[in-house]
Amino acid sequence: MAGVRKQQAAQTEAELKAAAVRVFERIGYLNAKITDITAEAGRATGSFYKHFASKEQLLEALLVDLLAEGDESAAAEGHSDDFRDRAAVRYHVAAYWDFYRRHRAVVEALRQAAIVDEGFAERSRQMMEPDLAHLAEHIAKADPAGDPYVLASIFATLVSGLAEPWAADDDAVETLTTFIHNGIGAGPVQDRPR
Amino acid sequence: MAGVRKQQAAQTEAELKAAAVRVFERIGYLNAKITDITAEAGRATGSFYKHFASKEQLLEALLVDLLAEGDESAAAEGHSDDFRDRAAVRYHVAAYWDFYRRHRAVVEALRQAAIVDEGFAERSRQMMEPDLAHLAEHIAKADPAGDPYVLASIFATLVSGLAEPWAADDDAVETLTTFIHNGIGAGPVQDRPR
DNA sequence: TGTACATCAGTGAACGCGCGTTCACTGATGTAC
DNA sequence: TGTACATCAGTGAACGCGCGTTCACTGATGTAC
Repeated sequence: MAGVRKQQAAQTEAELKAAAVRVFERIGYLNAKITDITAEAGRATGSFYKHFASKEQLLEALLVDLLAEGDESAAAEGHSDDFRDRAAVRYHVAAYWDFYRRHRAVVEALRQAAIVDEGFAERSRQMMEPDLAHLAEHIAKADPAGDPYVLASIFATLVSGLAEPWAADDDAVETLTTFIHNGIGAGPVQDRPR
Repeated sequence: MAGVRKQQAAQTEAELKAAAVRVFERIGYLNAKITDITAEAGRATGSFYKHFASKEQLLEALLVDLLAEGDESAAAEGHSDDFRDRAAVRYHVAAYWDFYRRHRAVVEALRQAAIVDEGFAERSRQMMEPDLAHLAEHIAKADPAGDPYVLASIFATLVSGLAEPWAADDDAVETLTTFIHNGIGAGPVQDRPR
């Protein structure tokens, strides 16, 4: 009566997604075969195609999930917005850092997919764009030593480039915050000859 | 009489390498098929295997060429070595920047190979290691705001991460130099009254 | 210097493996009456 | 509430494509005498 069938289907779909994430963590998106994912989920090969048209579509679905959560945490913002403030920088570094850590597998999967597939490269740029604009805004307020948008992409490069290898490093956020805060070379008020 | 045969073989091998680099530039290492490379070189498919056992071995050969040149330029060093000096930082940023620009295709190929093949990941780390140590040494002299080795890997992440997308940007070296110079947060003499 | 044979770079069609994708089948859930 | 039929998630063997790799062949270069 009550859509047991639908419920079960949704359940296996979720299990396939979760299994995929685990497989990506273990061997990476590009190395992952469909059968690796179904095996990890304890299902038959054919099962995969009842839920996703291809590995690309699966990743696409995971990205949609990711964005859904990303929007939530973005809404919860109420932070200082002037990057002259070390605290404001720290807040943003920590936010992105946590995001990357929690979603390492999917973010890394997107990065890998983007290398091989121009569609995902474009997708990746589009997903980054609002964040870069947001960061650039904050940076602009600090009267920085260079173009805010350019500095924002330095910020993004650093956090995304180091989140993966430094995942285990507890000081990472502090180190990065200090580096970026100094690096921006904020104008008068407090910094430089602090 | 005079090894015409050997010479011709060396010639085609060089042409295959050059063609491979062009193909990598165009579609990337992971997307490159053997036939793409031989077609680009204007040779038959089978020809490839007279010179390289596989695509991996070809990349390996390109890396050996790369290291050979890298050693030359490293030998030509006679630069200031204290990263308190903006000039010293700039010198190093420019050196790495040029290296990445000139060898974009091969460096990027290694990066791609490292994603899919743990052997190349290890190779990549080994190739980076001496540079990181070298940078860390310079940074240490500046009495920096953090662990020199960690700051060195920030340096490397920034230059290698941005060389690709910013290849066309003429201000890139200056922007990066400023950011890194500030970011390091050098000790007494001029910066931060630490 | 010439002849006969050996070697080897280069060729491209053919082979075969890995893996994505399909498909006929099963059994459980849903629907109609 | 029960029966008969329809639907659909799940299965896993089979199919077939893409592409790396091989191999028999060719013709030019090298060697022996």
